[in-house]
Amino acid sequence: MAGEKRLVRRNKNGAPVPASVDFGPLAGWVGFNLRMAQEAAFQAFSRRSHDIGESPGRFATLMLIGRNPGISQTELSLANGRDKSSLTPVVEDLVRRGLVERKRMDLDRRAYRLSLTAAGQKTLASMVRAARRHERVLDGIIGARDRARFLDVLKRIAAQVE
Amino acid sequence: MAGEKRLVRRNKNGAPVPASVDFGPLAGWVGFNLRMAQEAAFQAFSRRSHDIGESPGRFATLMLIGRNPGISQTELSLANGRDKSSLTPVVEDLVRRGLVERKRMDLDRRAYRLSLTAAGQKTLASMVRAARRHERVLDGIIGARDRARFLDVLKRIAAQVE
DNA sequence: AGAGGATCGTTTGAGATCAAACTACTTGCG
DNA sequence: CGCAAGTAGTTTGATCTCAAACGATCCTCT
Repeated sequence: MAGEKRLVRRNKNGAPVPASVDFGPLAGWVGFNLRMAQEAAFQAFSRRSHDIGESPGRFATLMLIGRNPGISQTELSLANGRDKSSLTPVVEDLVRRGLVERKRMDLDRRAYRLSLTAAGQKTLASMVRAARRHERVLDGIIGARDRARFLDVLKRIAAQVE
Repeated sequence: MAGEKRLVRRNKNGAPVPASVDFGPLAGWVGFNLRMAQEAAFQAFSRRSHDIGESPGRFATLMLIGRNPGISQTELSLANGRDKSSLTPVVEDLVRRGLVERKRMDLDRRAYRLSLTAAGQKTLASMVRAARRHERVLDGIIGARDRARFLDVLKRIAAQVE
C-alpha cells in the first residue's frame, strides 16, 4: 500500500549495510524483549558451558539434584520447568557418564531417587564457577542499583502469569 | 554427603504434596530467572495465540514484515533473532496460506522481498489485539512504576551480552 | 571478460522440547 | 481382598531451532 521502504543501503563499496528495521510495537512490548534478552543470555552461557563440555540444559538439572538428593524425576521436572518426558534422555546421559546415581525408591518402586556422584559434584562445581562468571557479566550490564528489583520482577512474572 | 532431605511429604490421605525444593544459588541468578520468566510468559501468549489459530513464532515474523515491506529473509532473521534457515519453512507456510507475498528482487535475484497480503494484515491485526491483552497482564504483574526500567534492562541485556 | 570470494535462501542432520499414549506400579474404596 | 483410578517414568511423533554444506547469484579486481 504505502511506498516500499528502502531497507538495504549500500556503502561506497557496494557492500550491504545492516539496515535499520522498524520493530513497531514490538519494541515496547515486554514479551518480545524478554525473549530477546533471554536468548542472548542463553547463547552467552551456552558458549561458556561448552568450554567445560557441558550443555546449559544440564546445569540446572545437576544443581537441583545436588541440592536435593533423593529427588524424583517428576519433582525435578517441575522445579526445572520442563516436561518430565524431556528429562528421560538427560538423566539417562548423566547416569551413563557417571555424574548421577539413580536408585529405585523403597516405598514406591515406580519412582527413582536421584543423587550426584562424586564426579557429578565436581562437574557441578566447575559449572557453578562458569555460571558465576556469566552472572558477573550480566550484573555489569544490569547495574547494581537495578539488580534486586529486576530479579524480583522476573520472579513475579514466572510465578504469576496464569 | 549430608543426610538426605525428605522431599515428598504426604498429606493425611497419603497423597504426595508438592515439596519445597531447594534451588540453591539458582534462586539468586539472573540467567535462571530470566529463563523461567520468559517461558512462563511465552506459554501464556502461546495459549492466547492458539485461540486465533496462529503460533507465537509467527507473530514477530508477521509484524516485522508488515512494518518493513520489502524486507529480505536474512534481514528478517537478524531482526527476529533466529537463524535464516529456521525461516525457510515459516515463510513457506505463510506464503502457502496467502498471508505473505514473496517476490524476487530486481537488483539481486538471489533475494526475496517479503510483504503482507491483505489477509496477512488482517491476521496481524488480530494477533496485535491478542498481544495487547497479553501485555496488559504482564504490565499488571510488573507494575507501572517498574515497567520502563525493566524494559530498559532487557534491551541492554539483549544488546550488550557479548 | 573472467576468476575468486561473498551472499541469499535452501537442504540436511542433530538436538531439545512438548503432548499424548503407554507400562508398571500404587492407592482408594467397596 | 480385588478392581478402578491415579501416578512415575518411558516411548513416540511432532515442532522448532541451529549449524554446516550447498547451488545460484552477485561483487571485486585484474
